[in-house]
Amino acid sequence: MDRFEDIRAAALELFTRQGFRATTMADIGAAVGMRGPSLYKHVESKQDLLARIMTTTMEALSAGYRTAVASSDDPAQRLRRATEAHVRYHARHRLEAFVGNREIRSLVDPHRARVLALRAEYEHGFRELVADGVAAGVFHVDSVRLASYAVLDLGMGVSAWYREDGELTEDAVVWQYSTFALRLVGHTR
Amino acid sequence: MDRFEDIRAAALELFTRQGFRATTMADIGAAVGMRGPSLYKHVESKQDLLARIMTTTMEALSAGYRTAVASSDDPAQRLRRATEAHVRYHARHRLEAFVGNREIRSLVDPHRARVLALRAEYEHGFRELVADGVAAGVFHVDSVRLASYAVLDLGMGVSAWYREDGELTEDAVVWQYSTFALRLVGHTR
DNA sequence: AGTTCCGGCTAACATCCATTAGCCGAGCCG
DNA sequence: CGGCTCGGCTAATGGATGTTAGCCGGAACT
Repeated sequence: MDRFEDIRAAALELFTRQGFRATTMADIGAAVGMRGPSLYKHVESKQDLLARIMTTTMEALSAGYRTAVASSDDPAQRLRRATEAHVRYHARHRLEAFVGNREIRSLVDPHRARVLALRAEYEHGFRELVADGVAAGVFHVDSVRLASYAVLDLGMGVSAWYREDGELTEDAVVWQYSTFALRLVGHTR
Repeated sequence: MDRFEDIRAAALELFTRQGFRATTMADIGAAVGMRGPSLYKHVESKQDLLARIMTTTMEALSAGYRTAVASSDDPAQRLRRATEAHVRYHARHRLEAFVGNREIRSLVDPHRARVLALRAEYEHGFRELVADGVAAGVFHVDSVRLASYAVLDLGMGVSAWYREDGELTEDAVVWQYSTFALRLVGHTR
């Protein structure tokens, strides 16, 4: 019915498997049963397709972060919740997250700057969470920046190898990874 | 003097910044002061340039792993040493490591299969290290596979953000990240 | 029934790119 | 000195690709 959504999904799948530049409009068309040029009846451009994927992804991550942080005042609890949201998104929307991390270079400048800004803000949020825990004396790390990078990197990894039909459920991955995050920052309960 | 090495280095830099497909032979040529076609006096093909980068990278990582593992019998010590080697390589050779992780899709099939095999073996090694620690009762994780992925993912992150002229020295990053790895697997000393 | 418009299609355009062919100056070898 | 080889260059090749233009069948509305 909704041709646009079909196209977006097909493009996402192909961008993930082959990369943005290696995916042709003809490929995307074939995946939804039409020729390349016909796509332009539904879509503005290949670049626009990528831009939509990347901005909605970053906005979804940011929204998840805000909800997680608002749910508690305890630093450890907040970091766990934020990491859960982070990892859950990377598992549930692994294609979006994968492309979002990998194809910033392919994004052209109005959108690119916007996505980079969103991402910087997102990273900053995690750094603050770690810093709060250190200030409260419940986390112990040498470098706050390093630790927050490490936590974020865990999520990126998930989007690379997670499979819905794998042996581990989404909840299991989310739980273990958020445990990893707390261990990593030296949380003492 | 050694034109080939200059070209390799320039290609590596460009592959990192723009991606393999977005980098043209003319770009690489310009970076070493010649036109695109002239490169073929020194290099077999663009694909070959990538293949050399990726295979030498995987072989260097594997060699580092073997040395690290041979250095001790204690599971915790072995995991720390292996992670140190892993992270150190990703910091010291961040361009190689970055391209190595990101451009497998651009590698064509004789080399691609080879690199994937090397990588699978490498991952398997880390899984074993974690499994040994669990068996010895010094590590505590729900899923060995998940924990070893997490440790490996930490390294990949390093190659994305590490800068030689940053505020953190290579040794500092290596030390903290290997500490993260041990905390992550629930090492009880 | 006639008309409109949606959503396909093919053809054409304008690039861009890896690679090959063939030329040529300069330094080295005999 | 004369030729050979090295390593550059330009031109050409062969193909791919994003996008635009314009056609056309059929469904839907009046």
